[in-house]
Amino acid sequence: MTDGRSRRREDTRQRLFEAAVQLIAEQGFSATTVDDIAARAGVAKGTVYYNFESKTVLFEELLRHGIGLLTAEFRAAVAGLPPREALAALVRAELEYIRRYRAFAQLLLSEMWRTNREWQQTLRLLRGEAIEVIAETVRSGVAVGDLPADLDVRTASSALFGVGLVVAVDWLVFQPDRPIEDVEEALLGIVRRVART
Amino acid sequence: MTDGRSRRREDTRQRLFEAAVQLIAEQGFSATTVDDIAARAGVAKGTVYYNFESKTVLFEELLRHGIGLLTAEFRAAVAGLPPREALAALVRAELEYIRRYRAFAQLLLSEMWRTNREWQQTLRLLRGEAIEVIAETVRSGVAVGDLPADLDVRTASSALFGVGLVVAVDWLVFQPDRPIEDVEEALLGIVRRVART
DNA sequence: GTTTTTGCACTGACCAGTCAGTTTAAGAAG
DNA sequence: CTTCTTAAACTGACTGGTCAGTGCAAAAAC
Repeated sequence: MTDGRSRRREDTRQRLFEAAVQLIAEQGFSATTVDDIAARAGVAKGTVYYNFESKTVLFEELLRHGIGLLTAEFRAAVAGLPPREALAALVRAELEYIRRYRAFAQLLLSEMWRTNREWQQTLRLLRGEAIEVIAETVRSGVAVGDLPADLDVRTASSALFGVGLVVAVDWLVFQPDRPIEDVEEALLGIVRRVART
Repeated sequence: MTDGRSRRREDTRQRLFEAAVQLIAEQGFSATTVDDIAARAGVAKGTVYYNFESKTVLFEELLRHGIGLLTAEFRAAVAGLPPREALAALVRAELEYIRRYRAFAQLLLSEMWRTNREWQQTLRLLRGEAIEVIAETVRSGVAVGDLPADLDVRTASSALFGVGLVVAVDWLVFQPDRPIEDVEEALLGIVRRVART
């Protein structure tokens, strides 16, 4: 009921989010304990439960927060650009986001396609919102003739979203020595080829 | 050789693999209990431990088995084909594989990019073998001039591997009503565009 | 003086792994 | 064909440990 949340409390919640996202990205939701999260956040266990109803709720709010941010960045990236450029901007925005919130991206990649988990419904909805931004861009690009007419909007959108995630996380996990600019350049090259009319 | 005893044991192991792959795909490794696996396989818990050293070993053998199969299909798919056609064959092989072993593909997508797990080393190695088949094809295609010269081999290979997984699993999880042929056609269209010199 | 955090003991459910005992396949002996 | 023997395969109750979540008094922050 006490929704007049103080700055201090907001700080604590933020620290808990950060601790949780790192641990869950590394180990997965089930393997991560509430004690671990509290310890990494430098906070007592009771504080976790003072700030969140349960471990699951903490995770759901984390998902909402993280994907909300991504969707917002997608929206900002495409604003006012013609479709072809908007597409490149989306790729850059996605990589930039993943670079900034690498642990969250890793977590997303691992939990996105799971079934039979409590939070699946939440995740499905959020995914839809993020992909819709991509789909709108592709759709209008095809309509205007700025993108190839035979491009399948649904597949292309989920492919674009997915390929960014996979390539970037793959880079983080398996080729961390490689500069991100390389990866970005290579990926943009591929996307540009697909976008060619 | 075809001793009734060892055949029985092989059957049991197979049933355990199938039960484990389904459950782990749905819930993840940590959230899946050995009791669940035993129950779904229609076998007592002790039998799991009679056939496998531990839950982790069961999972590692599962990974080896599953990715070994995928690598073999990749090899068979590209055999004797010129690079451009080999690339299309790889996409088809990957989708066909995912259609046949959908739960395993889902599991792979979820566990592939995790860090800090006991089996990470195993997975890394196996992933390398599968992607190497793709990389060889791309590399020789670029060398022969059959694929665009500016294509980055490492990124393109992991992107191709990843995009297949993502698009196919995405289809399985979020658009199961859609015919696979659609998805395959759309994906092939995209890959063909990338392959154009 | 109200909100937030701490520290810590406690509970009850759950779960990986064990082990003493039972069943089964397959062959040997009668 | 029937009975006996053996080893492999399987069973399921049990153990020791872990972990989500609770309760609460005292302290710190605002």
